[in-house]
Amino acid sequence: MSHSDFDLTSQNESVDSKIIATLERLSQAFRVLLWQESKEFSLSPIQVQLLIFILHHSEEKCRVSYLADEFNMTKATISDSVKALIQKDLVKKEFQQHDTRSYLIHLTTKGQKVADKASRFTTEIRKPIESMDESNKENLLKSLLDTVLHLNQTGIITIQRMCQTCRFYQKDSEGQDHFCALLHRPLHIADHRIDCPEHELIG
Amino acid sequence: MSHSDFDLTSQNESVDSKIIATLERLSQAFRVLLWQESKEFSLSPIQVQLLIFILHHSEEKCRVSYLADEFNMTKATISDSVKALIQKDLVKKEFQQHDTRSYLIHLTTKGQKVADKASRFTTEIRKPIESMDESNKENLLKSLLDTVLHLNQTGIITIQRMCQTCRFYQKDSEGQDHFCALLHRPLHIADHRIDCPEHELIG
DNA sequence: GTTCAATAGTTAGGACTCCTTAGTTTTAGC
DNA sequence: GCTAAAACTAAGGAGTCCTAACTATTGAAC
Repeated sequence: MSHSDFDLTSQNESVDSKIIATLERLSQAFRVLLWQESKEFSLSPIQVQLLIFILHHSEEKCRVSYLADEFNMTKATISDSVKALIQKDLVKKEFQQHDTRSYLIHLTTKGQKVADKASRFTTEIRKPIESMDESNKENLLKSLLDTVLHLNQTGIITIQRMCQTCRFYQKDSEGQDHFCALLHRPLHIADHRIDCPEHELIG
Repeated sequence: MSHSDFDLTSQNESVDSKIIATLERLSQAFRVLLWQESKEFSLSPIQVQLLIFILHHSEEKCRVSYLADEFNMTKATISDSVKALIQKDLVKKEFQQHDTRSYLIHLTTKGQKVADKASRFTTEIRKPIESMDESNKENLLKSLLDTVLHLNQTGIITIQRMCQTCRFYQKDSEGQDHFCALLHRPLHIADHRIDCPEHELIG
Protein backbone atom coordinates (compact mmCIF):
# COMPACT_ATOMS: atom_id res chain seq x y z
CA MET A 1 0.00 0.00 0.00
CA SER A 2 1.42 3.36 -0.98
CA HIS A 3 1.01 6.42 1.17
CA SER A 4 -1.38 7.97 -1.30
CA ASP A 5 -3.86 5.27 -0.37
CA PHE A 6 -4.33 6.98 2.97
CA ASP A 7 -7.15 9.45 2.95
CA LEU A 8 -7.50 11.70 5.92
CA THR A 9 -11.10 12.59 5.36
CA SER A 10 -12.56 9.20 4.55
CA GLN A 11 -10.32 6.99 6.63
CA ASN A 12 -10.60 9.13 9.68
CA GLU A 13 -13.59 10.23 11.68
CA SER A 14 -15.30 13.56 11.59
CA VAL A 15 -14.29 16.61 13.60
CA ASP A 16 -17.31 15.91 15.80
CA SER A 17 -16.00 12.49 16.69
CA LYS A 18 -12.59 13.90 17.44
CA ILE A 19 -14.04 16.46 19.79
CA ILE A 20 -15.98 13.75 21.58
CA ALA A 21 -12.88 11.57 21.79
CA THR A 22 -10.87 14.45 23.21
CA LEU A 23 -13.54 15.25 25.77
CA GLU A 24 -13.55 11.59 26.73
CA ARG A 25 -9.82 11.75 27.35
CA LEU A 26 -10.25 14.83 29.49
CA SER A 27 -12.99 13.08 31.37
CA GLN A 28 -10.54 10.31 32.09
CA ALA A 29 -7.97 12.83 33.25
CA PHE A 30 -10.41 14.15 35.84
CA ARG A 31 -11.05 10.62 37.02
CA VAL A 32 -7.36 9.83 37.31
CA LEU A 33 -6.52 13.06 39.10
CA LEU A 34 -9.38 12.63 41.52
CA TRP A 35 -8.27 9.10 42.22
CA GLN A 36 -4.69 10.19 42.87
CA GLU A 37 -5.87 12.95 45.15
CA SER A 38 -8.08 10.55 47.06
CA LYS A 39 -5.23 8.17 47.70
CA GLU A 40 -3.08 10.98 48.98
CA PHE A 41 -5.62 11.83 51.67
CA SER A 42 -6.69 8.25 52.32
CA LEU A 43 -10.18 9.11 51.19
CA SER A 44 -12.42 7.76 48.48
CA PRO A 45 -13.11 9.79 45.31
CA ILE A 46 -16.65 10.58 46.31
CA GLN A 47 -15.54 11.67 49.76
CA VAL A 48 -13.11 14.14 48.21
CA GLN A 49 -15.83 15.44 45.91
CA LEU A 50 -18.17 15.95 48.84
CA LEU A 51 -15.58 17.88 50.83
CA ILE A 52 -14.80 20.16 47.90
CA PHE A 53 -18.47 20.75 47.19
CA ILE A 54 -19.23 21.65 50.79
CA LEU A 55 -16.27 24.02 50.87
CA HIS A 56 -17.57 26.00 47.92
CA HIS A 57 -21.31 26.03 48.46
CA SER A 58 -23.78 27.59 50.82
CA GLU A 59 -25.02 25.53 53.72
CA GLU A 60 -28.56 25.01 52.46
CA LYS A 61 -27.14 22.94 49.59
CA CYS A 62 -25.19 20.69 51.95
CA ARG A 63 -27.85 18.10 52.63
CA VAL A 64 -27.96 14.45 51.69
CA SER A 65 -30.74 14.78 49.12
CA TYR A 66 -29.22 17.74 47.35
CA LEU A 67 -25.83 16.10 47.19
CA ALA A 68 -27.37 12.94 45.80
CA ASP A 69 -28.85 14.97 42.94
CA GLU A 70 -25.64 16.89 42.47
CA PHE A 71 -23.56 13.78 42.01
CA ASN A 72 -26.19 11.62 40.33
CA MET A 73 -26.18 9.08 43.10
CA THR A 74 -28.76 7.72 45.48
CA LYS A 75 -29.28 9.16 48.93
CA ALA A 76 -28.12 5.89 50.41
CA THR A 77 -24.74 6.23 48.75
CA ILE A 78 -24.27 9.78 49.96
CA SER A 79 -25.48 8.89 53.43
CA ASP A 80 -22.82 6.18 53.64
CA SER A 81 -20.05 8.52 52.53
CA VAL A 82 -21.12 11.21 54.97
CA LYS A 83 -21.02 8.63 57.75
CA ALA A 84 -17.46 7.81 56.75
CA LEU A 85 -16.50 11.49 56.70
CA ILE A 86 -17.97 12.00 60.16
CA GLN A 87 -15.96 9.08 61.48
CA LYS A 88 -12.85 10.70 60.04
CA ASP A 89 -13.80 13.94 61.78
CA LEU A 90 -13.91 15.90 58.53
CA VAL A 91 -17.57 16.95 58.62
CA LYS A 92 -20.27 17.23 61.24
CA LYS A 93 -24.06 17.18 61.21
CA GLU A 94 -26.05 20.21 62.22
CA PHE A 95 -29.70 19.53 62.92
CA GLN A 96 -32.23 22.31 62.62
CA GLN A 97 -35.31 22.98 64.70
CA HIS A 98 -37.87 23.22 61.93
CA ASP A 99 -37.13 19.85 60.33
CA THR A 100 -35.37 17.20 62.33
CA ARG A 101 -35.48 14.66 59.52
CA SER A 102 -32.81 16.57 57.68
CA TYR A 103 -29.52 18.16 58.68
CA LEU A 104 -26.85 20.41 57.28
CA ILE A 105 -23.37 19.07 56.68
CA HIS A 106 -20.57 21.33 57.86
CA LEU A 107 -16.84 20.99 57.49
CA THR A 108 -14.81 20.65 60.66
CA THR A 109 -11.61 22.67 60.94
CA LYS A 110 -9.70 19.60 59.84
CA GLY A 111 -12.18 19.06 57.02
CA GLN A 112 -11.70 22.60 55.82
CA LYS A 113 -7.97 22.13 55.55
CA VAL A 114 -8.29 18.89 53.65
CA ALA A 115 -10.97 20.29 51.32
CA ASP A 116 -8.81 23.29 50.60
CA LYS A 117 -5.81 21.20 49.65
CA ALA A 118 -7.86 18.66 47.75
CA SER A 119 -9.58 21.31 45.66
CA ARG A 120 -6.29 21.84 43.87
CA PHE A 121 -6.55 18.48 42.13
CA THR A 122 -7.41 20.20 38.86
CA THR A 123 -4.20 22.23 38.81
CA GLU A 124 -2.70 20.21 36.00
CA ILE A 125 -5.75 20.69 33.84
CA ARG A 126 -5.77 24.38 34.61
CA LYS A 127 -2.25 25.05 33.38
CA PRO A 128 -2.79 24.59 29.64
CA ILE A 129 -5.99 26.61 29.88
CA GLU A 130 -4.30 29.49 31.66
CA SER A 131 -1.79 29.81 28.87
CA MET A 132 -4.45 30.27 26.18
CA ASP A 133 -5.19 33.77 24.99
CA GLU A 134 -8.35 35.46 26.18
CA SER A 135 -10.39 35.22 22.99
CA ASN A 136 -9.68 31.50 22.75
CA LYS A 137 -10.77 31.06 26.32
CA GLU A 138 -14.03 32.82 25.64
CA ASN A 139 -14.74 30.75 22.58
CA LEU A 140 -13.91 27.60 24.45
CA LEU A 141 -16.12 28.56 27.37
CA LYS A 142 -18.99 29.39 25.05
CA SER A 143 -18.80 26.06 23.23
CA LEU A 144 -18.59 24.13 26.46
CA LEU A 145 -21.45 26.07 28.05
CA ASP A 146 -23.63 25.34 25.04
CA THR A 147 -22.85 21.67 25.38
CA VAL A 148 -23.60 21.61 29.09
CA LEU A 149 -26.83 23.52 28.49
CA HIS A 150 -27.96 20.88 26.06
CA LEU A 151 -27.13 18.13 28.52
CA ASN A 152 -29.07 20.01 31.18
CA GLN A 153 -32.08 20.23 28.90
CA THR A 154 -32.03 16.56 28.06
CA GLY A 155 -31.79 15.66 31.73
CA ILE A 156 -28.38 13.99 31.67
CA ILE A 157 -26.93 16.61 33.95
CA THR A 158 -29.64 17.25 36.49
CA ILE A 159 -28.16 20.08 38.45
CA GLN A 160 -29.05 23.49 37.13
CA ARG A 161 -27.10 26.47 38.33
CA MET A 162 -26.02 28.01 35.07
CA CYS A 163 -27.24 31.38 33.82
CA GLN A 164 -29.16 29.99 30.86
CA THR A 165 -31.52 28.03 33.10
CA CYS A 166 -32.04 30.81 35.63
CA ARG A 167 -35.20 32.84 36.04
CA PHE A 168 -33.15 36.05 36.17
CA TYR A 169 -31.62 35.37 32.77
CA GLN A 170 -32.76 37.42 29.78
CA LYS A 171 -31.80 37.39 26.14
CA ASP A 172 -32.64 39.77 23.31
CA SER A 173 -34.59 38.64 20.27
CA GLU A 174 -31.50 37.89 18.21
CA GLY A 175 -30.03 35.81 21.02
CA GLN A 176 -26.95 38.00 20.99
CA ASP A 177 -27.15 40.09 24.15
CA HIS A 178 -27.55 38.46 27.53
CA PHE A 179 -28.66 40.05 30.74
CA CYS A 180 -28.96 39.13 34.39
CA ALA A 181 -32.05 40.65 36.01
CA LEU A 182 -30.78 40.02 39.50
CA LEU A 183 -27.47 41.78 39.01
CA HIS A 184 -28.98 44.32 36.60
CA ARG A 185 -26.02 43.73 34.32
CA PRO A 186 -25.34 42.62 30.79
CA LEU A 187 -23.66 39.24 30.72
CA HIS A 188 -20.75 38.84 28.38
CA ILE A 189 -19.61 35.32 27.70
CA ALA A 190 -16.92 35.50 30.34
CA ASP A 191 -19.56 36.61 32.85
CA HIS A 192 -21.70 33.54 32.39
CA ARG A 193 -21.69 31.28 35.38
CA ILE A 194 -21.80 27.54 35.50
CA ASP A 195 -22.46 27.40 39.23
CA CYS A 196 -24.14 30.59 40.36
CA PRO A 197 -24.93 30.94 44.06
CA GLU A 198 -27.94 33.13 43.27
CA HIS A 199 -29.38 30.72 40.74
CA GLU A 200 -33.14 30.20 40.75
CA LEU A 201 -34.77 27.85 38.29
CA ILE A 202 -37.18 29.18 35.70
CA GLY A 203 -40.85 28.74 36.52
CA MET B 1 -27.48 44.70 50.19
CA SER B 2 -28.33 46.48 46.96
CA HIS B 3 -27.79 44.89 43.60
CA SER B 4 -24.97 47.25 42.80
CA ASP B 5 -22.98 45.54 45.52
CA PHE B 6 -22.70 42.50 43.31
CA ASP B 7 -19.57 42.54 41.26
CA LEU B 8 -19.27 40.00 38.53
CA THR B 9 -15.55 40.17 38.19
CA SER B 10 -14.51 40.14 41.81
CA GLN B 11 -17.27 38.02 43.29
CA ASN B 12 -17.07 35.44 40.59
CA GLU B 13 -14.24 33.18 39.57
CA SER B 14 -12.00 33.58 36.57
CA VAL B 15 -12.81 32.34 33.09
CA ASP B 16 -10.22 29.62 33.69
CA SER B 17 -12.12 28.32 36.66
CA LYS B 18 -15.34 28.36 34.72
CA ILE B 19 -13.82 26.33 31.93
CA ILE B 20 -12.55 23.81 34.44
CA ALA B 21 -15.94 23.67 36.13
CA THR B 22 -17.65 23.12 32.80
CA LEU B 23 -15.23 20.38 31.81
CA GLU B 24 -15.88 18.77 35.16
CA ARG B 25 -19.59 18.77 34.42
CA LEU B 26 -18.97 17.18 31.05
CA SER B 27 -16.78 14.62 32.70
CA GLN B 28 -19.67 13.78 34.94
CA ALA B 29 -21.96 13.52 31.93
CA PHE B 30 -19.70 10.88 30.41
CA ARG B 31 -19.74 8.98 33.66
CA VAL B 32 -23.52 9.11 33.92
CA LEU B 33 -24.08 8.12 30.30
CA LEU B 34 -21.64 5.25 30.55
CA TRP B 35 -23.35 4.08 33.70
CA GLN B 36 -26.79 4.21 32.08
CA GLU B 37 -25.50 2.34 29.06
CA SER B 38 -23.93 -0.30 31.27
CA LYS B 39 -27.16 -0.95 33.10
CA GLU B 40 -29.01 -1.32 29.86
CA PHE B 41 -26.74 -4.15 28.77
CA SER B 42 -26.29 -5.62 32.26
CA LEU B 43 -22.60 -4.90 32.06
CA SER B 44 -20.26 -2.85 34.20
CA PRO B 45 -18.89 0.50 32.97
CA ILE B 46 -15.42 -0.86 32.45
CA GLN B 47 -16.79 -3.84 30.53
CA VAL B 48 -18.59 -1.50 28.16
CA GLN B 49 -15.43 0.56 27.70
CA LEU B 50 -13.44 -2.55 26.90
CA LEU B 51 -15.93 -3.72 24.29
CA ILE B 52 -15.96 -0.32 22.59
CA PHE B 53 -12.19 -0.09 22.63
CA ILE B 54 -11.77 -3.53 21.10
CA LEU B 55 -14.31 -2.71 18.42
CA HIS B 56 -12.35 0.32 17.26
CA HIS B 57 -8.75 -0.78 17.60
CA SER B 58 -6.38 -3.14 15.90
CA GLU B 59 -5.84 -6.52 17.46
CA GLU B 60 -2.30 -5.96 18.68
CA LYS B 61 -3.66 -3.35 21.10
CA CYS B 62 -6.21 -5.76 22.53
CA ARG B 63 -4.09 -7.33 25.24
CA VAL B 64 -4.45 -7.09 29.00
CA SER B 65 -1.34 -4.98 29.58
CA TYR B 66 -2.12 -2.48 26.87
CA LEU B 67 -5.69 -2.09 28.05
CA ALA B 68 -4.51 -1.57 31.61
CA ASP B 69 -2.37 1.35 30.42
CA GLU B 70 -5.15 2.66 28.24
CA PHE B 71 -7.63 2.84 31.08
CA ASN B 72 -5.18 3.68 33.87
CA MET B 73 -5.94 0.50 35.74
CA THR B 74 -3.95 -2.45 36.92
CA LYS B 75 -3.65 -5.63 34.92
CA ALA B 76 -5.52 -7.44 37.65
CA THR B 77 -8.56 -5.23 37.18
CA ILE B 78 -8.58 -5.71 33.42
CA SER B 79 -7.98 -9.43 33.76
CA ASP B 80 -11.05 -9.69 35.99
CA SER B 81 -13.22 -7.77 33.57
CA VAL B 82 -12.05 -9.82 30.60
CA LYS B 83 -12.93 -12.97 32.51
CA ALA B 84 -16.41 -11.61 33.07
CA LEU B 85 -16.76 -10.75 29.38
CA ILE B 86 -15.68 -14.23 28.37
CA GLN B 87 -18.27 -15.75 30.67
CA LYS B 88 -20.88 -13.57 29.00
CA ASP B 89 -19.65 -14.79 25.61
CA LEU B 90 -18.83 -11.30 24.39
CA VAL B 91 -15.10 -11.76 23.82
CA LYS B 92 -12.73 -14.67 23.34
CA LYS B 93 -9.03 -15.23 23.85
CA GLU B 94 -6.75 -15.95 20.94
CA PHE B 95 -3.36 -17.33 21.89
CA GLN B 96 -0.41 -16.90 19.58
CA GLN B 97 2.47 -19.27 18.82
CA HIS B 98 5.38 -16.96 19.52
CA ASP B 99 4.35 -15.97 23.05
CA THR B 100 1.95 -18.15 24.94
CA ARG B 101 1.98 -15.97 28.03
CA SER B 102 -0.08 -13.35 26.25
CA TYR B 103 -3.20 -13.46 24.09
CA LEU B 104 -5.30 -11.24 21.90
CA ILE B 105 -8.84 -10.37 22.90
CA HIS B 106 -11.39 -10.64 20.12
CA LEU B 107 -15.06 -9.78 20.06
CA THR B 108 -17.48 -12.61 19.46
CA THR B 109 -20.35 -12.01 17.05
CA LYS B 110 -22.55 -11.23 20.00
CA GLY B 111 -19.86 -8.98 21.44
CA GLN B 112 -19.64 -7.07 18.20
CA LYS B 113 -23.33 -6.32 18.23
CA VAL B 114 -23.27 -5.15 21.82
CA ALA B 115 -20.15 -3.03 21.29
CA ASP B 116 -21.71 -1.44 18.25
CA LYS B 117 -24.86 -0.47 20.11
CA ALA B 118 -23.00 0.59 23.24
CA SER B 119 -20.65 2.87 21.32
CA ARG B 120 -23.59 5.18 20.77
CA PHE B 121 -23.62 6.18 24.42
CA THR B 122 -22.09 9.56 23.55
CA THR B 123 -24.94 10.47 21.19
CA GLU B 124 -26.39 13.05 23.55
CA ILE B 125 -23.06 14.78 23.91
CA ARG B 126 -22.57 14.72 20.16
CA LYS B 127 -25.79 16.57 19.34
CA PRO B 128 -24.85 20.02 20.63
CA ILE B 129 -21.45 19.69 19.01
CA GLU B 130 -22.90 18.76 15.64
CA SER B 131 -24.97 21.91 15.60
CA MET B 132 -21.96 24.20 16.01
CA ASP B 133 -20.57 25.90 12.94
CA GLU B 134 -17.36 24.59 11.46
CA SER B 135 -15.00 27.32 12.59
CA ASN B 136 -16.21 26.97 16.16
CA LYS B 137 -15.67 23.25 15.97
CA GLU B 138 -12.10 23.75 14.81
CA ASN B 139 -11.34 26.23 17.55
CA LEU B 140 -12.86 23.94 20.13
CA LEU B 141 -10.91 20.98 18.86
CA LYS B 142 -7.68 22.94 18.88
CA SER B 143 -8.16 24.12 22.46
CA LEU B 144 -9.04 20.65 23.66
CA LEU B 145 -6.14 19.04 21.80
CA ASP B 146 -3.73 21.50 23.39
CA THR B 147 -5.09 20.60 26.79
CA VAL B 148 -4.82 16.88 26.19
CA LEU B 149 -1.31 17.32 24.85
CA HIS B 150 -0.29 19.02 28.06
CA LEU B 151 -1.81 16.23 30.11
CA ASN B 152 0.05 13.73 28.00
CA GLN B 153 3.31 15.50 28.60
CA THR B 154 2.82 15.64 32.34
CA GLY B 155 2.00 11.96 32.43
CA ILE B 156 -1.56 12.18 33.64
CA ILE B 157 -2.90 10.69 30.45
CA THR B 158 -0.44 7.93 29.65
CA ILE B 159 -1.68 6.74 26.32
CA GLN B 160 -0.17 8.59 23.39
CA ARG B 161 -1.79 8.28 20.01
CA MET B 162 -2.24 11.91 19.05
CA CYS B 163 -0.38 13.58 16.20
CA GLN B 164 1.65 15.90 18.38
CA THR B 165 3.39 13.01 20.11
CA CYS B 166 4.03 11.00 16.95
CA ARG B 167 7.37 10.56 15.28
CA PHE B 168 5.81 11.31 11.89
CA TYR B 169 4.63 14.72 13.07
CA GLN B 170 6.42 17.84 11.84
CA LYS B 171 5.89 21.51 12.54
CA ASP B 172 7.43 24.59 10.91
CA SER B 173 9.52 27.04 12.89
CA GLU B 174 6.59 29.35 13.69
CA GLY B 175 4.53 26.43 14.92
CA GLN B 176 1.84 27.35 12.42
CA ASP B 177 1.95 24.64 9.77
CA HIS B 178 1.71 20.99 10.68
CA PHE B 179 2.65 18.01 8.61
CA CYS B 180 2.38 14.24 8.77
CA ALA B 181 5.45 12.52 7.34
CA LEU B 182 3.70 9.20 7.07
CA LEU B 183 0.75 10.45 5.07
CA HIS B 184 2.91 13.08 3.27
CA ARG B 185 0.19 15.60 3.97
CA PRO B 186 -0.21 18.93 5.68
CA LEU B 187 -2.36 18.61 8.75
CA HIS B 188 -5.01 21.24 9.27
CA ILE B 189 -6.55 21.40 12.68
CA ALA B 190 -9.48 19.28 11.62
CA ASP B 191 -7.02 16.65 10.37
CA HIS B 192 -5.34 16.20 13.71
CA ARG B 193 -6.04 12.88 15.30
CA ILE B 194 -6.51 12.04 18.90
CA ASP B 195 -6.31 8.30 18.35
CA CYS B 196 -4.32 7.57 15.22
CA PRO B 197 -3.95 3.91 14.21
CA GLU B 198 -0.57 4.64 12.63
CA HIS B 199 0.79 6.43 15.66
CA GLU B 200 4.41 5.77 16.63
CA LEU B 201 5.95 7.46 19.64
CA ILE B 202 8.85 9.87 19.19
CA GLY B 203 12.26 8.48 19.98
C1' DG C 1 22.46 -25.01 27.75
C1' DT C 2 21.26 -23.44 32.11
C1' DT C 3 20.22 -19.85 35.08
C1' DC C 4 18.00 -15.68 36.26
C1' DA C 5 15.57 -11.51 35.69
C1' DA C 6 11.87 -9.52 33.31
C1' DT C 7 7.28 -9.94 31.29
C1' DA C 8 2.20 -11.49 30.77
C1' DG C 9 -1.27 -12.72 33.04
C1' DT C 10 -4.02 -14.71 37.23
C1' DT C 11 -5.71 -15.26 41.95
C1' DA C 12 -7.07 -13.83 46.49
C1' DG C 13 -8.44 -10.62 49.72
C1' DG C 14 -9.88 -6.06 51.05
C1' DA C 15 -11.76 -1.27 51.00
C1' DC C 16 -14.90 1.37 48.61
C1' DT C 17 -18.76 2.37 45.16
C1' DC C 18 -23.21 2.36 44.17
C1' DC C 19 -27.29 0.15 43.75
C1' DT C 20 -32.04 -1.78 45.40
C1' DT C 21 -35.22 -2.79 48.83
C1' DA C 22 -37.10 -2.03 53.02
C1' DG C 23 -37.26 0.25 56.88
C1' DT C 24 -37.77 4.80 60.59
C1' DT C 25 -39.02 9.25 61.75
C1' DT C 26 -40.87 13.54 60.69
C1' DT C 27 -43.55 16.74 58.15
C1' DA C 28 -47.51 18.51 55.87
C1' DG C 29 -51.94 18.25 53.55
C1' DC C 30 -56.77 16.94 54.11
C1' DG D 1 -55.93 12.99 63.64
C1' DC D 2 -54.77 10.36 59.54
C1' DT D 3 -52.18 9.58 55.65
C1' DA D 4 -48.96 10.50 51.97
C1' DA D 5 -44.70 12.23 51.00
C1' DA D 6 -40.01 13.37 52.24
C1' DA D 7 -35.33 12.79 54.56
C1' DC D 8 -32.51 9.76 55.91
C1' DT D 9 -30.58 4.93 57.36
C1' DA D 10 -29.67 -0.08 57.20
C1' DA D 11 -28.67 -4.32 55.00
C1' DG D 12 -27.13 -6.92 51.35
C1' DG D 13 -25.11 -7.53 46.80
C1' DA D 14 -22.58 -6.88 42.38
C1' DG D 15 -18.85 -4.47 40.71
C1' DT D 16 -14.42 -1.52 40.95
C1' DC D 17 -9.92 -1.30 41.72
C1' DC D 18 -6.22 -1.94 44.47
C1' DT D 19 -1.96 -4.63 46.49
C1' DA D 20 0.61 -8.63 47.04
C1' DA D 21 1.76 -13.03 45.92
C1' DC D 22 1.67 -16.36 42.45
C1' DT D 23 2.50 -19.25 37.76
C1' DA D 24 4.25 -19.64 33.37
C1' DT D 25 7.02 -18.09 29.62
C1' DT D 26 10.54 -15.59 27.43
C1' DG D 27 15.06 -13.92 26.60
C1' DA D 28 19.55 -12.62 27.70
C1' DA D 29 23.94 -13.66 30.12
C1' DC D 30 27.25 -16.64 31.30
